[in-house]
Amino acid sequence: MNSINGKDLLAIGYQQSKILGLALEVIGKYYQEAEYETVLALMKDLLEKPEAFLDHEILEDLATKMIEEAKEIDETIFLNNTAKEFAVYGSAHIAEGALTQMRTAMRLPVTVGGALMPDAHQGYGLPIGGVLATKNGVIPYGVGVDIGCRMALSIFDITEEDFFHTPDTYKRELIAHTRFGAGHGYHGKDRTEHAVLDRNEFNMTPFIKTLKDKAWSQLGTSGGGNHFVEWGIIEFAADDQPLNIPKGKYLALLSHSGSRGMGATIAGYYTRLAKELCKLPKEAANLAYLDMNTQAGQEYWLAMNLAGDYASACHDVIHNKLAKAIGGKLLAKVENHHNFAWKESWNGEEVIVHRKGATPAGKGVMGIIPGSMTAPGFLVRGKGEEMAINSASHGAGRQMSRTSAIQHITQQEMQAILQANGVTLIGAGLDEAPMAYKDINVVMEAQKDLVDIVAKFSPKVVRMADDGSTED
DNA sequence: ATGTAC
Repeated sequence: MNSINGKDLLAIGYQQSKILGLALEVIGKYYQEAEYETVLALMKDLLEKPEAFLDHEILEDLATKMIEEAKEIDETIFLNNTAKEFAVYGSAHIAEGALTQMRTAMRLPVTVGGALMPDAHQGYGLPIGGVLATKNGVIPYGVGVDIGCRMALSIFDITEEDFFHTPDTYKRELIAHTRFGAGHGYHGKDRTEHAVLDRNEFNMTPFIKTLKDKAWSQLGTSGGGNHFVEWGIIEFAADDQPLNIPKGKYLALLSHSGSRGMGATIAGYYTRLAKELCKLPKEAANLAYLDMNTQAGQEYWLAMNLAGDYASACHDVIHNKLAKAIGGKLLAKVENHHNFAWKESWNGEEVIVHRKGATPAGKGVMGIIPGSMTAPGFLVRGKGEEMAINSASHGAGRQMSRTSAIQHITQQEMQAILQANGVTLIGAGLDEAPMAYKDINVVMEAQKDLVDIVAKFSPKVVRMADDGSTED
């Protein structure tokens, strides 16, 4: 009667895995009466050459599982044991979850650098507010679901006085020319034409082709969540030469939205493909990447860029409609995306820089960092800080989860803060209340080495998606 | 963030 146990199997080379348990089970069931040495030799043969046991009446099943497991292990891409160093800005206000996620990202074999912005919080795969530079690999979840999500700012030659003279006109036009809510689009003659719809990439693959019609329908819409379109007053404390805008206050239109259903579908499709092609250990599974030298990597890159240009077109449509409606002369327009991947030079090498909720802030690059529906947003100019991989935050960042905000903030508090700041709000739930966000001034202070403030934008008429915006 | 369904 043999007495083979787990230790014996480990000693002849078995690994601590489900195979070990199955092997012991088989031994107990079929080889209870056999000689210890004979069984051990048999198990050793099986381990060395499972393919020779595929017709074995007892060990067939175990042999099959061993071959499967070997293949899984063979395909697994291992993380480096130590995480590369990364700069953290405003660490006092960043939760541990975001740091943990960033450390995992810094262990990927393709990672060359990273940084965490002061509005960082836990996300899916790479944290929101995370910047990751890789070599030849693009991570769909390093870009995020809302590919190409961006800010767009139009500054008009309309004075603060002009605006306050007829605020209701601006409110009416904002309602007339924007559309919010998940799934919502324009239909029939309400659809807008745009050159982005004629892009060749829409014919690239059968999959991409299926996205075109909905993309057309949703062109010029804003979606839900933290997206908004708002009128506000922008104040330049000094003349700005590059923008050619004299010191003073102007009416401005600020919008925040992305690539709608199209980008979300692309993100889902290529994340799934990346996970099939790039098997990472469980803690890094959502950081699956596509090799830029493969068909899949190239396809994602083109689809991501198409989604980015589509997001830009959405802002274009909104700004064009509203500019026409109010009849003001455009003094300047600034736009930046903050969920995207770029080919950039960093630390002397060509890398893929993923910014997932981070504003590009290369030297002289203009960007917009919003505060909240009542707190100011800032027009900024990047300082090109290498440690931050030429990036800055994409907003104030949440300090309360959506659920917590809905539970703890009252309608009265919301009304009071809107009134105190002279803000008219259309739509939005308590989850977007100003108190749910960090203090933007603290966030700006934490990134003063990353960007210079060019102008301050104060929201006045804000539109967001209604609570429960999935209804028609 | 999206808008459908491991």
